[in-house]
Amino acid sequence: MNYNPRQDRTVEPAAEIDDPRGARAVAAMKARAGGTLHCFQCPARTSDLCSGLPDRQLEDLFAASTRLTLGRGQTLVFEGDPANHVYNISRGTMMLTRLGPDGRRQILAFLFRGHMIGFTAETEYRFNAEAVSDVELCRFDKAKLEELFCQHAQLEKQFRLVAMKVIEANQELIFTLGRRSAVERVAAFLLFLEQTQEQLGEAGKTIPLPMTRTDIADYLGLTIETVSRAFTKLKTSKAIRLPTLHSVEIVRRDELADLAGAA
Amino acid sequence: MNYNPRQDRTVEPAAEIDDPRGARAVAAMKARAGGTLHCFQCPARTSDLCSGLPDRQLEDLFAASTRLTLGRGQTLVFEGDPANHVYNISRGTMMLTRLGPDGRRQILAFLFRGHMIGFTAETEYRFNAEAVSDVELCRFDKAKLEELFCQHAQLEKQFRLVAMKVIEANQELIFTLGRRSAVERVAAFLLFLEQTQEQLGEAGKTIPLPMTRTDIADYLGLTIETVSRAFTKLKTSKAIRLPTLHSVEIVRRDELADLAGAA
DNA sequence: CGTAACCTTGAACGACTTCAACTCACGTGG
DNA sequence: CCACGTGAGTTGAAGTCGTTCAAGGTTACG
Repeated sequence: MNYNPRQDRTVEPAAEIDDPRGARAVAAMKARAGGTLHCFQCPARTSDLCSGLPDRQLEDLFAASTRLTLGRGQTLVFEGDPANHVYNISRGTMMLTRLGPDGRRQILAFLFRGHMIGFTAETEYRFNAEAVSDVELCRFDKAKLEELFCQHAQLEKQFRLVAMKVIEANQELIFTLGRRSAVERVAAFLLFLEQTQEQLGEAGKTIPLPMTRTDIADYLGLTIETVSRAFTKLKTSKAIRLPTLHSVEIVRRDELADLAGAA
Repeated sequence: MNYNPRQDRTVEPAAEIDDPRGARAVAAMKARAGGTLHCFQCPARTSDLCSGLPDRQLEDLFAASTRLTLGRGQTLVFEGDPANHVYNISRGTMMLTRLGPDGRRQILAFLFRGHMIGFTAETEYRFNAEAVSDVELCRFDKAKLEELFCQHAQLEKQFRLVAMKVIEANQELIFTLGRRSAVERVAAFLLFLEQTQEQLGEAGKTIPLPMTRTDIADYLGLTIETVSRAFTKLKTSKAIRLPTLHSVEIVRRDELADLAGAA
């Protein structure tokens, strides 16, 4: 059932992306009006990590950060890379993936503006991080961030909150993968996306679906065909509409919620 | 595919268990030779949270803690309970579960000596915590622990490490549920148990299986029958032996590892 | 406008579930 | 001491849901 041997994993080297002075990163910074973007103007200013910080601490945080951009499909970190940096997403969508030895892929998380990538206890990353859409990130040196944690207790507390939220999101996914049927998984996924949109303060009737059907399948532990059929079913039952391939409109939330189960 | 409507969820009220001055907790403390057990003698002294702490901080930690015991099958916290306490397991095995509205159960984690329960960002627990075996715990007042975090930076740092480990364990389970077949899941589970045993410093040829087949099924997103068949298959292929119903011996780790995949 | 990647749909297959019968371990009471 | 009963685990047969394989349709982008 669950084997999805994937041979089509073409991942481009991200060496220069991980280079603080790399051409791409510098270009991205320059490209922004007014040169370097300061934390005060950052779209992720209200993110879990940065919110609730007094200006003084934000200043310190800013001094320790570097901005960079990724094109859709580009890989930010590879499993096995030394875990020297922590990233905060200021625009776009990313995903964390894990590849089995025979190519099976599982997406561990979709991450949006304000979410963090790369804080691990290990010395190496245990996942790949790939851009689902074009992305802007804020990069921190992990060691420097540790220092900041020592200086600003509030920052560390803030981080603990983030970690808790991650754990709760993981548990939700675990329940989905372990105990929900295909249609239920997709229903739950759509509600998750809607909730995410709301939290980003971007309430709107239509929800963007930046990821491909394959990505959704690899997130929900299904195949692309099953995901497609689930979408069709939900569309046919008038629970959702699909204005375009990469956007959904939830027509009857009650039906979705019912399918997903209150859990 | 994945519906496991369970009606047989008889859970006993834990009101008195959650009572610091409750008869059961007091009795448990008295029952211990020499009365109250101090952190210095605690079997979980080397746990993630308590290890690496200077005696002075351990003293403070101790002052904020209460001991209690649970019989196997007893529930420590219910989903929806106010999240006022944090627990550290000093003996035995516990599990975190989530129940769907129609009774489907997913076990989110098995927790062993030294592991922590109940640190959440929410004001209410989002899971049930149940004793798999007889269990001894150390209870902390959450607010008091927060205070301690402020006073002892090392403690907070230690906690961050724990949170990271939890996240990595969750991600491993997510991969298992999303992308491994039934036999692979059981193989991975046995290797996980073995690794846990080692980390507890209780290396031995046979690994205890304190949980029932149903528990394993609800952890791995399978049915009890499928788990049983997987055990039989692994036994038949001579990868494992089952000295008793509740213990395993790994005969050919390479075969298990092969099945589970290096991931 | 054309090509390649992505998505959808259909049909056959297979893995896991469901349903059901049976075995085993263990504890209780006659 | 053993019969009995209960709960847990195993095994078999049939059914279901999701996968696999295959073909056709759509979208995006140069």
